[in-house]
Amino acid sequence: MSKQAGSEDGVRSRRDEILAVAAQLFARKGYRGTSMRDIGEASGVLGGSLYHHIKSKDALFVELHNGALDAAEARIAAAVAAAAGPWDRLEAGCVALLEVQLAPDSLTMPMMNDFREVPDEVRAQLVARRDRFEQLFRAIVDDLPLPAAIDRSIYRNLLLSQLNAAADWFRPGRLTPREIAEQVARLFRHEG
Amino acid sequence: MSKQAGSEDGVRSRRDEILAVAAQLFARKGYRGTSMRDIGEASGVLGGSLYHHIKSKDALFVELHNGALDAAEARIAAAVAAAAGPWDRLEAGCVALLEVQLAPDSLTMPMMNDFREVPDEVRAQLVARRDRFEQLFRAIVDDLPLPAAIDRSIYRNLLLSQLNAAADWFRPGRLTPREIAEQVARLFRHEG
DNA sequence: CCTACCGATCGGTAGG
DNA sequence: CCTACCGATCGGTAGG
Repeated sequence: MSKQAGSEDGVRSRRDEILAVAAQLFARKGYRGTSMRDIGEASGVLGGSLYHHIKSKDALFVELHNGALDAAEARIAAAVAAAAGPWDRLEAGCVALLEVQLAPDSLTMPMMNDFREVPDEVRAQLVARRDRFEQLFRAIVDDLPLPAAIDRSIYRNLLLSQLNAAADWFRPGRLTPREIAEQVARLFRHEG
Repeated sequence: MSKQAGSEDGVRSRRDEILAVAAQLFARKGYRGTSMRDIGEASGVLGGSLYHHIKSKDALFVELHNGALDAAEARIAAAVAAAAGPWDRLEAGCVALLEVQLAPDSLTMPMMNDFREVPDEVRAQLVARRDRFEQLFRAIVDDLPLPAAIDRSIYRNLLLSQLNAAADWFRPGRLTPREIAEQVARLFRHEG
């Protein structure tokens, strides 16, 4: 039993190491900018050897992308559930999302931005997962007492693209992710 | 004279045709997703033949990117100059930018989003040109009578990423670019 | 996990 | 503008 468990743990952690390395490379250099040989080199292995652990580059990317969204979703849902009123839930959601996205070694959001770099079949899977993720914010926005002149669909798209784009201009050392999120929530606060 | 002019026009228009074709491909498929052979095929020519008209793929991309920003900048500056108050200038800038960016065959903005796909030396040139472009909005934002609690640097970054990301979720047939821009301007209107 | 390799594709060039 | 090719790199595989 200990032998089997040890062996399983060994295999699992090696695979997880490779996945973690791959996620960082994808997040930094994009799908097309990261070769299997790059991932191999960063894992101390030749590119071809990775195929003992994964099926294909595409499957690897999808697995990492969806796993990152699973984690982000769980954390955001918990933060939102802990908040009271509709505007507080909005702010809690913004803070949680930006803290996930702007964490020093964040893998989540950089991967959501290169849908165009990815093969068509892969893109379809990523879009489907992302759409499910965005339902979380749809629920928050639907509860907001917004002025009638504001289109909720546009509002939601603007909010999400806001939060997703922050990684492009964020620089550590100035405002914290929480402070930026509070600014976003303030900007999006328009009482009816 | 007519012979020389005719020859120059012929060379120029052929080159311009190729540039237009390349811009569309880059905008749709990104820098890495567009090969010189793709551009050749869409121009009715083999990939290698393009090098009679251009120096390199990198130089081609930079030329297209900067040309698109030149055009966008001129149009936006004119629209902004025609507006009266600070909030009207903000709205005019948003409308002009989104109308450029969301035009059916827009080339401008899709090219601003794949900085990560591009070689380092190219990226430096694109970033420099984009920074100059964004000064236009810095001037607009600096004139706004915003509440003291709002950070103008964050505000400007949020506004620009908003406008740049719209191309990702915009679908023709629903709201027009102008209507979306008006929603953005409304959302960003917070009087001090 | 490596050696050794595959077919495909890339940006670019020589020479006409 | 084409033919013909270069060296490099890609994702992936066979066989050990």
